[in-house]
Amino acid sequence: MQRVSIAVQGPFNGPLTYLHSHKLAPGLRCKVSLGSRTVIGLSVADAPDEALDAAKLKNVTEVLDTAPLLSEELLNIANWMGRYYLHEFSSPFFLALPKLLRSGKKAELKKTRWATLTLQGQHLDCAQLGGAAKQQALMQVMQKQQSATMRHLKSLGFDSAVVNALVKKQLLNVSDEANEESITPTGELFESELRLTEEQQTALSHIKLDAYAPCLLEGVTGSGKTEIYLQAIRQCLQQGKRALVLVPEIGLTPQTLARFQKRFQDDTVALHSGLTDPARHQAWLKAKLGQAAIVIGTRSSILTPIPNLGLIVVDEEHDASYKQQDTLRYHARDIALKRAHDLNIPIVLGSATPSLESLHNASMGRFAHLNLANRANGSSLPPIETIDMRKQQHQNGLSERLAHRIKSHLDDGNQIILFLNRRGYAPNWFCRSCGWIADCTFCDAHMTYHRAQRTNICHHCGHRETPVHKCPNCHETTLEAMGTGTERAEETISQLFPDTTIIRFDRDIASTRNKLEQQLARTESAGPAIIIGTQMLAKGHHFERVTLVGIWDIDGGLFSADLRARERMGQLLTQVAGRAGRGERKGEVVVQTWYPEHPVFEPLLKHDYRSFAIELLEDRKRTQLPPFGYLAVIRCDSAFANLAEQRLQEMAHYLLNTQKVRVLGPLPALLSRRAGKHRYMLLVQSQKRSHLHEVLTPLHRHYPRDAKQVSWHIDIDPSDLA
DNA sequence: AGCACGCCGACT
DNA sequence: GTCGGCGTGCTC
Repeated sequence: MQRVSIAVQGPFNGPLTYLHSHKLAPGLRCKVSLGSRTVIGLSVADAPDEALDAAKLKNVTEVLDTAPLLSEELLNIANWMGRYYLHEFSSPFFLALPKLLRSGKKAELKKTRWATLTLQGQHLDCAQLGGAAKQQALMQVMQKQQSATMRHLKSLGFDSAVVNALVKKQLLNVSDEANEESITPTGELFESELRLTEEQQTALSHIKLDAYAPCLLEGVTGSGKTEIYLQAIRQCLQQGKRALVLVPEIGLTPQTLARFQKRFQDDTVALHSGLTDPARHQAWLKAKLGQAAIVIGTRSSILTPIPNLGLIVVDEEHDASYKQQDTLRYHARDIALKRAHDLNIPIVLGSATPSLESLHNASMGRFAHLNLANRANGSSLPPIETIDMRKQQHQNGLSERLAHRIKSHLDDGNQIILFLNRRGYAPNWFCRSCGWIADCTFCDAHMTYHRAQRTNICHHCGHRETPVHKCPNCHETTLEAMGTGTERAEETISQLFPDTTIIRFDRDIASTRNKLEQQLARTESAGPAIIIGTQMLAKGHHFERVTLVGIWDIDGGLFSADLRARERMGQLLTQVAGRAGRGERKGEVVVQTWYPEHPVFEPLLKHDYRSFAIELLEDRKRTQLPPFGYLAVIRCDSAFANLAEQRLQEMAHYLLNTQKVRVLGPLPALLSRRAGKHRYMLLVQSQKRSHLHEVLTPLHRHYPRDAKQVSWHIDIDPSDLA
């Protein structure tokens, strides 16, 4: 019997050791017993533990795969991820597998069902089918094509009932055909490429396809980054290699996907949260077996196995959705860089508003820096102006000036975007007599009033309450909604423009993927219209007819204590502003603010994101924050504030003794109580990345994970301090 | 993570 | 008497 190492889900720092008749190749799923149950594990390359008593080891119950599901390259990355992000050993391995494979389903592609004409069918005169119009139509198609896949027939509007009826009449045969052969990418195009501007041409020529070559493609909104990706991918496919494209969570809309499919058709496979489990299983297998030349997907797709991968693209690389915010807190862009490095292949990071990390990497010469300063269709970037709210009459935060602008753009037959990063009706339920504000029972936060549901909802824990109508503090009945969210903005706008189409985009409206698509379709088919929404609007949708972007409220980003609030605010402003005037007609952007003299506005109003970022980078340098130092945050929560704080205090002592890191805290988290738990954090900073891990790895192993009444976790390279 | 074991209160 | 509440601890 041989010892084998198996990764099993559980709080283990490494693989578990089992016995099997022979060594196992890494990457195979196995059934193994663990305690009283049988679980699915994955064989890994780690040397098995020889110190364990052989008599106490259990046998592998069953090996489920004949070929490894994950390549050595991916197994190495998964192994590295667990150590880097200080997480249990197995989770990155299982993150790489779709759910159905994790639960033991066979790693087999569905067979393709083919319908073929029988001899009898070939000679049939369709008129003999009499009144069965659907059957007649299908026979006409089949007599032309001889055979067709069921999927193809379905797309033509023939469901299986029609086919089955003809099978009964012995006119058609249906058979399954296994379909495991990989395709060789050719780069065949199904539409012609757009002509590149000189700028685009230069950028494209700098993307070298033969070695690790990270490049940051910084291009203003509408500058045609996607066309560069498409052409770089075509070149990659022509070399017989495959490509992986990462897009932000909400960015993977039908619009984006359609763009790739139109050019490369069936060579494209999409992986996103909207897929059903079986669909995801199939898509993953197609990628793994090399049947997809291009895999396009969201965060977790970075771990998709793709044979002969030759190029990685990370679109909107600054986007926050690339960082996972719970459990294994990895950053997909960073994993993408590592994967490209390990495979020695090029990687393109694209954005109109690159992250400070990437800009810094570019300025240090680690990334090539490619620039697109102009829009591809020659349209100019819209002028941006501020409206000083202190000097304006306003209704629920909508200034007279902005209202006039809206009217004039509507009169010209255009569409308008109003951006307001706050959903619900109003962010406060408040007493006009004494100033009392309704707070969440479980969080250190105000309740948001949702008028459609006549309910106060906490946006941090989901707690709902019926709004009180008598003040619990002063007993007056002077309670009302204060402030404006998208729901109230919609109401205000519909009163001012009663005959105009208003389309709202926020999490309450577009709760499902389908609804989001419906709203997008409505926008496309509408005439003059006002689109009101949250940051959802900033993400990659192309609104052809929008000429005015009004930013209702952005001041929150000016004063937040969060590490990245300023950076986010600048990115959001720039991205939203970029939605204006992308088509034929000229656009303009109007920003309402109570602080027009705030220094951040100066570069942003000139579309000078770069200067804005350089200023922030100087701040980061002064404070030794990323990317000028390495940061981890340890968060701790407990029903009892003192327990959480004490636990972090112990850790702070331990860390300070090592003299390798700077420690700040324990501090209450920005949201100091959430869902009934008090939350504290400890900031750990170091000059050397290795120092961070040298102290945090032992700390992570030393302290119990879910000790009595206290839970805690480490977040490496945190994206925010919330 | 899941599951068993164990040590306390409220039911037939 | 025992059913089941969930705190505690272990799984190769």
